[in-house]
Amino acid sequence: MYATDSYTTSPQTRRTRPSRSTYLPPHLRNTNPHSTFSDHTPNSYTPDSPTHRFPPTRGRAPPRGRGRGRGRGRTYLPRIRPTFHSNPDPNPFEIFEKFDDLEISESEENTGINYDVYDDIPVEASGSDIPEPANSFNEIDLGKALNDNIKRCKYVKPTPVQRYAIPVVMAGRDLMACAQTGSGKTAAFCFPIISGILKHCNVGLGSSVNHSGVASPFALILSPTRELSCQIHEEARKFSYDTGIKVAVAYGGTPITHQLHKLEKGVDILVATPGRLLDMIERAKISLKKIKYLALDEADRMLDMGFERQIRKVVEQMGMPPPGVRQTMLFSATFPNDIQRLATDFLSNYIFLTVGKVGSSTELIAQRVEFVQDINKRDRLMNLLVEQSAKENNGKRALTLIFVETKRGADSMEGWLCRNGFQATAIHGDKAQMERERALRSFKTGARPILVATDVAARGLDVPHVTHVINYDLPKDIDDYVHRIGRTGRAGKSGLATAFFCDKNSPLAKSLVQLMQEAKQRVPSWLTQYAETSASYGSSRSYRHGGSKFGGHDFRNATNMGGGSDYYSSAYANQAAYGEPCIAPSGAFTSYYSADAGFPVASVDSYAAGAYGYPYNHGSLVAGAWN
DNA sequence: AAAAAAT
Repeated sequence: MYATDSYTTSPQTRRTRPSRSTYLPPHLRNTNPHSTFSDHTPNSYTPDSPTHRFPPTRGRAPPRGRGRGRGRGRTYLPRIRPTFHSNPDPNPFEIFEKFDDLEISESEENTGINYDVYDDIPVEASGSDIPEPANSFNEIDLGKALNDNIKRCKYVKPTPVQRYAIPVVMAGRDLMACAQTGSGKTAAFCFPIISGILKHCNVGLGSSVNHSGVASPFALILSPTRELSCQIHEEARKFSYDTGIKVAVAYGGTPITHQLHKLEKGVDILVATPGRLLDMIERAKISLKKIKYLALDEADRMLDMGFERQIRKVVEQMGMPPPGVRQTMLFSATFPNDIQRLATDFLSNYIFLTVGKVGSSTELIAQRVEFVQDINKRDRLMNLLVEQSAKENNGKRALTLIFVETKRGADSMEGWLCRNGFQATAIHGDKAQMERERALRSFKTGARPILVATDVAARGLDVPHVTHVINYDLPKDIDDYVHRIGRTGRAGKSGLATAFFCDKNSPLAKSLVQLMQEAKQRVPSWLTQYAETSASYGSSRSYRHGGSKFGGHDFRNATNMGGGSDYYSSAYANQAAYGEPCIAPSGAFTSYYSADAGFPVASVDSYAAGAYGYPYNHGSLVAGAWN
């Protein structure tokens, strides 16, 4: 099982990358002249002490300090208010309790997780010696402390990702998983990390911080955005409550001092965005030498956002134990080539997991499209919101998310709503991190149940209880639409999405109609007419016939595709079979599923041909339509 | 036009 858990991993078997004159902080230079890795590259992982090596068999849990919960923490500076947390060391479950209060809803479908929907979700696993999936948390030996927290979280049984992923990681294997936000993947990687740390690391004995004040966490979780890091941090804190495990978070946009202060108290699990993490490593505040678990969340988004170099730097050049020594989990909604390369470089003999999203989950979102001209939009919005608040009086507390096109539009909409007596707030990229978080928080807690947002909030954010998404301004790209409406109908709950369609949205008509038909939505006839008469823009999608239910394929299985050695060539084969022109700009083979909402957005072939090929033919026409 | 991330 731990066949690769060896320090004699040959450097030749791993891809060596020229590390071009990257700055190396003094504390990382020449860490170990006897390292099996080349000495002149910064990647000098040092197995400095056998205690950091984890036996394949379970050892006795080391004695650990009891978490003292909210009782301590008098040492922080009360005047520094961390951006994302109004309270530095609260009992993480207090947040939960607030949510319970918020949830006035009496209907069963709106409480907790709708497990019935999850049961329909198919999972495919490939790789060698796949560990058996678990049907219940009890089947998995996670330990009492963690089990207690799972109960506190009111998790009844594992979601499909969890059923498969947790045993894989518990068995010491690496994992590459295709799963969306809302599928329970945070718990899927947190549970085995926490359980593993409790079993194998000396938590609570100051092991995660050394004498010189350098924090050496056992687990690192990387995520693309600050808000996401923050979410994961909060979850991880709930899961590790009263275990003695210390969880910390590092992200930018906020003063580094508070985060550093926290680190000095020791960190077992660090959640971070790449930039701030590198900053801290270079300041010699964090060492990655003891990393046993590495989790990369939403890897495709990180690459989309141009983080590849930074991620590679963190993983390959900062002294982190190599694949096979550490355990790595890679989560991504899609599997384009760059992600596959990442998997090849970061993982060792991994299990490939793909978690399908069946059509029914998209059907949970009722999509409505109304024809509203720009000048009438505010009136119509007002009507919708009034209707909505009438419903709230019947006992349902509903959160409404309104998407607009511009940051300025978001601000003016917020002001207008507030002047008209609605409790609204706004979020967009021009707001300071603090304001963004404050807005999000007041929205989440229901203090301001209306959030006006730009696309900053379209992807990845998991705000529970959003019952209505209004596309006040429709996006130009159907993928963005899919992401936006995916903010509702989360965790298997139903949701409503209303869109205001006007003349200038006509290029979107065709793909919108297709999407709605796919999701078994009633399409208004005027919209169908638009779709037939107007030129389609961007990803005019044609769905895969009988489409794959899954979000990706294990490209290691594709080696027998006519001489091709990877997924890339099989994609071409696919495309040729459909008789599509073979246009293949880099990165075209991206998604079977959109990154988050779980819709089958495009097959590899149609995406390449439709989204990237044809539009060039009528680019001027599109431009003309917009101006 | 907008968005994300280290200062």
